[in-house]
Amino acid sequence: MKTTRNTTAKTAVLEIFGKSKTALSHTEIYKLTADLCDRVTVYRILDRLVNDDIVHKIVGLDGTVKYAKCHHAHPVTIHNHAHFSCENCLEITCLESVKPSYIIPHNYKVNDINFTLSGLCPNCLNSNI
Amino acid sequence: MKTTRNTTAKTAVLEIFGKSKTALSHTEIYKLTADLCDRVTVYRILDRLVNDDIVHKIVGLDGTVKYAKCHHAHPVTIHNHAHFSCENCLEITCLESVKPSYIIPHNYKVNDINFTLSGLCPNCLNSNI
DNA sequence: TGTATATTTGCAACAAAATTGCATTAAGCA
DNA sequence: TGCTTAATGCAATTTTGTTGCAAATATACA
Ligand SMILES: [Mn+2]
Ligand SMILES: [Mn+2]
Ligand SMILES: [Zn+2]
Ligand SMILES: [Zn+2]
Repeated sequence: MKTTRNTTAKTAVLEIFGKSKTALSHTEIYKLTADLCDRVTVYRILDRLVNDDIVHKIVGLDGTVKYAKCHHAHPVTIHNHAHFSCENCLEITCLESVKPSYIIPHNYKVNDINFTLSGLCPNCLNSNI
Repeated sequence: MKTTRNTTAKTAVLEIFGKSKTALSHTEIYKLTADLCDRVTVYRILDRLVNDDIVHKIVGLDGTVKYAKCHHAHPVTIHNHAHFSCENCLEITCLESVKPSYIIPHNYKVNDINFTLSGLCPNCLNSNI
């Protein structure tokens, strides 16, 4: 297998993930790197991190793609926890404790799950009364 | 409320949905209309159909947006059934009978959900052995 | 059946997001 | 320290979706 290298840009991106409590889009991450590297490089770093299962990709109800660092015990292939996408503040957060249960016909083979809930997050729910 | 009109383009799009067993992207639909109308018109027709709850929007694991005609009893606000996204043939299908159950912390207000499973569909599972 | 009117459309321009090719740089290992 | 190959920068391109406005047309109604 191809080895993946620890570059300055990759380290910076990982540090950004470490500091963020919510999932981040490519554009948000790129802005936070503050011209450390090219836009394209950020795309490629994210691809690698997803491939290496260090980061997972989350798709909001509107199709917006965000990324978050995995917090679970490491080699996990299936990220079967829920994500919450707030309609008001637009933040996406992992709800690692929320796992959907479901029954699927036997003739399907499931490799991955995307379970995203949208609505109002606790913050926005409070301040919007 | 504003009434929505039955135009030739809209009728054509609905017919396309009627014939398709899987969810379709804007581009796929546009190609199937065979130059009956403009690209922008297809976008606007889809918007209207989604608004009128005749069609629902599905976001695949990779962020690709597709549309499918609703088969449930009509006025439903929350499309809480699962969708299956095949990694091989890239088709997305509604699994209307599959509904996830989950427990979410009380301080969240859920308005909509997206539950997409990905892997191999029955067709690809069979032919790939 | 004609007419008014609000909806829908085409077109062109724009904007954002993502991808590709290729020459150059630099990480990691012997 | 030098070699190999992964990673990067940059420019060009593609894909996807949006907007404004004038022209077309579906529908209600006289
Ligand atoms: Mn997560
Ligand atoms: Mn469906
Ligand atoms: Zn919020
Ligand atoms: Zn398939």
